[in-house]
Amino acid sequence: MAHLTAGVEYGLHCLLWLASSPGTPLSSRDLAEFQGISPSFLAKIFPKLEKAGIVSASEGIKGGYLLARQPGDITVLEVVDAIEGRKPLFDCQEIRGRCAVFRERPPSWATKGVCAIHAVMLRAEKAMRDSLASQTLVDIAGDFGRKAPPEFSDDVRKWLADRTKSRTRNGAIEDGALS
Amino acid sequence: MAHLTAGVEYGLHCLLWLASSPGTPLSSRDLAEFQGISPSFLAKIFPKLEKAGIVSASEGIKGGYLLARQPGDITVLEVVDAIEGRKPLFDCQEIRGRCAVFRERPPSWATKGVCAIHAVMLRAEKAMRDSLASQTLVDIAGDFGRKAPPEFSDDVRKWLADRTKSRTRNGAIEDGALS
DNA sequence: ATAACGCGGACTATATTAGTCCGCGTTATG
DNA sequence: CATAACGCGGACTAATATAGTCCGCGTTAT
Ligand code: FES
Ligand code: FES
Repeated sequence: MAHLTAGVEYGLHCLLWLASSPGTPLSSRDLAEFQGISPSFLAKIFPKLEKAGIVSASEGIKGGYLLARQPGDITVLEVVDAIEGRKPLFDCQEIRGRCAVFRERPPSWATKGVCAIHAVMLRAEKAMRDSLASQTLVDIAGDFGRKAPPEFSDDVRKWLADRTKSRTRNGAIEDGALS
Repeated sequence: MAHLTAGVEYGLHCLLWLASSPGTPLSSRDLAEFQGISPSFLAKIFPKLEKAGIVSASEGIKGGYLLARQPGDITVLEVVDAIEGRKPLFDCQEIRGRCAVFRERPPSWATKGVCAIHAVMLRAEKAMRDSLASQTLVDIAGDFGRKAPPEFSDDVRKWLADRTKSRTRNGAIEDGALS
C-alpha cells in the first residue's frame, strides 16, 4: 500500500472545490456524490480537517463546510498530516541494540542518538515533507483551473446550486447520476 | 504502517556488516543471529539484493554473501528499491474523472496528463528518492564506525570467525545467545 | 554421507486501509 | 412542532500488505 492514502486524495480534491466556492458551505455528502466517491468514507475525513483548523463546519440542514483560511495559507503538508496523522516514513526497530556481542545488554554508546541508517531515512522524510509544505491549495488550483473550459465552471456551479436548493424546497432528486 | 519497512532496516544493517568484512562471505543465518533478527525473514530479503546486483551469493557450506560492488557505489535508494520493489508513495485513484457533471463519460481534457494533486505527490516522492540516492553505504558506515570503541570491532570479528569456523569443525554452539 | 548453504514457494498471523452502518444532537423549513 | 438534512462519533467488516514461518530442492566443503 502506498504511504499517502486515498483519504488524502479525496480530501485535497474536496478542498479545491471548497476553494472554488467561497462563502457557501458545501456538505460532505454533496461533495462525495459530486465526485463519485463514498459519502460515508468522506464523512470520516472532514472532522479531521476541521480539528486541524483547515475547514470550519456549520451544523443543521443547510450546514456544511467552508475553508477556514485562505487557500494560499493551506499547505499540502498540513492536509496530509491532518488526514494521515503524521505517521513516519520509516519506523526504526532499533535492531542495533540486539547485536549478539552485547549479550542482551547493549552499551550506551551503541544506542545513543539516532542510528545512521535511521538518520538517512529521516532526512529523506524531511525532503518529502519540505516538498509538500512548499505547495498550497492555490498552487494546485492554478494548474487545475487552467485545463477546464469556461463552460465547465458554470456546469459545476449549477450542479451544486441544484443540490443546495433541493434541501429547502423538496425538489425531486431522481436524475440518473447514481447507478 | 510505514512506507519503508522493516526489511529495509534489516537489509541495510546487513550490508554494513558485509562492507566491514570484505573478502569473506557471511551467511544470512549468521547475519540474522548476530543481529538478533529472524533468520527465515532475512533469508527472503537477500535474494532480492542479489537480483539487484548489490550482493553476490556463493552456494554450499562455507557459502554466503559478499558485496557485489564497492560500498561507495551502492546507494540507499538502490537498496530500498531492491527490497521494496519501487512502490509509489501515493497511488492516484483518478477520481477527477468521476465528477458527476461528466455523466460517466469524462471529456479528454479532464483526464489528460497528470492530475495537479498527483503531480505534487510525485514531486514529493522525487525529493525523497533524490535524498536517498545521495547517500551510499560508505556515508552511513562512516557515522556508524565513529561511535564504536576499537575493542568492539575485535569482538565482532571474533564472533563471526567463531561462526565460520564452527561450520567446518563441528564446534559446539551451545552458548546462551538464543532464549 | 553429512551438514550447512542459497533458493523458492506455500503458508499464517497481525495490522492497516477503505468502507459501511447506526444513533446522537443541531438547525432551517413548512 | 415535526421533519429532513446536517455534522459527529463509534462499532463494525472486507480486503490487502507486512512480518514471519516452514518445508523441500539442488549445491558444495569436509
Ligand atoms: S537500528 Fe533502526 S535503522 Fe539502525
Ligand atoms: S485524480 Fe488522483 S490526485 Fe487528482
